[in-house]
Amino acid sequence: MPEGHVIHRLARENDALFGGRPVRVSSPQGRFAEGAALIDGRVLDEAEAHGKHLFLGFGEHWLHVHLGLYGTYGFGAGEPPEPVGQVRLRMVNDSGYADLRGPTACELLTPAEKAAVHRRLGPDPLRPGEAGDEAWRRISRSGSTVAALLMDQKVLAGVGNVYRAEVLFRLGISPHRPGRDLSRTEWDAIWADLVALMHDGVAAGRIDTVRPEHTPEAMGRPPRVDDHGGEVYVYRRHDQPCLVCETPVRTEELAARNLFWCPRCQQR
DNA sequence: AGATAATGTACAT
DNA sequence: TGTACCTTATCTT
Repeated sequence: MPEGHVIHRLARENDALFGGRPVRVSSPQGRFAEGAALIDGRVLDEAEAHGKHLFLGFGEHWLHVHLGLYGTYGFGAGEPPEPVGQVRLRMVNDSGYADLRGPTACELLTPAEKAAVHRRLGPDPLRPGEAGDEAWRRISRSGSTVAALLMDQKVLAGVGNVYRAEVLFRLGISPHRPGRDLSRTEWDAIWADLVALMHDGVAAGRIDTVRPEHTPEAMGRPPRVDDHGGEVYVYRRHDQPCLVCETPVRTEELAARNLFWCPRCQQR
């Protein structure tokens, strides 16, 4: 479930398990064999996330991982088992192991190449000290919809389809509003809500966006389970009643992704 | 067992 | 705008 919060957790987990110690690196599947050999036995100096990109520093080599849509990381304690399925990258030390499957990117970068990745990414609500001003500059000048802009990693790094749908619902903003029609106040509210929601997501390891007053219990409705691990207002709830106003949640394809929103609650 | 969809990106057209 | 990537969970048969 890779939106930005997952990648920041992965940086933390990699650092906790492997940081400051030599690590054995291999590619059981073989597709990353050459890169793995270059960092095998070296010390993991640093683990860092920017948006959905993970960077693991081994001296002058930076291991760059992007999970894409299907990539998964699996951690375990103790001896690693025989690799199951296509394990692109395996890292092992005396404490445990990590297996990476199905990533879009698993490659070694030079410091200059790493800097180039950072340069093409917008501010990340989860990176300490980052502000939304740079994103606002682009949004306030753009005729694209706010829904498209929130998912554009050049504008803002780390937001995916779930956070996009949920933050717009929470602020009552129509996903179809052009960016240039947003007020600075509205943008500041979006940024602040993303900072809060995504930090919660890092802590919890899932995306929960429903305010206490809107839970099914608080609304006097039967309990509900979302099928993707978190409690949300509109993401993948199309045709189901809105948790607030009971209008059916709508969906539409926008730039090859599903957009979800409540036509009654999101008219601003 | 087979089909389908998915929280993402890059490239071709 | 389409499609390739490449994996898994959740349907449908």
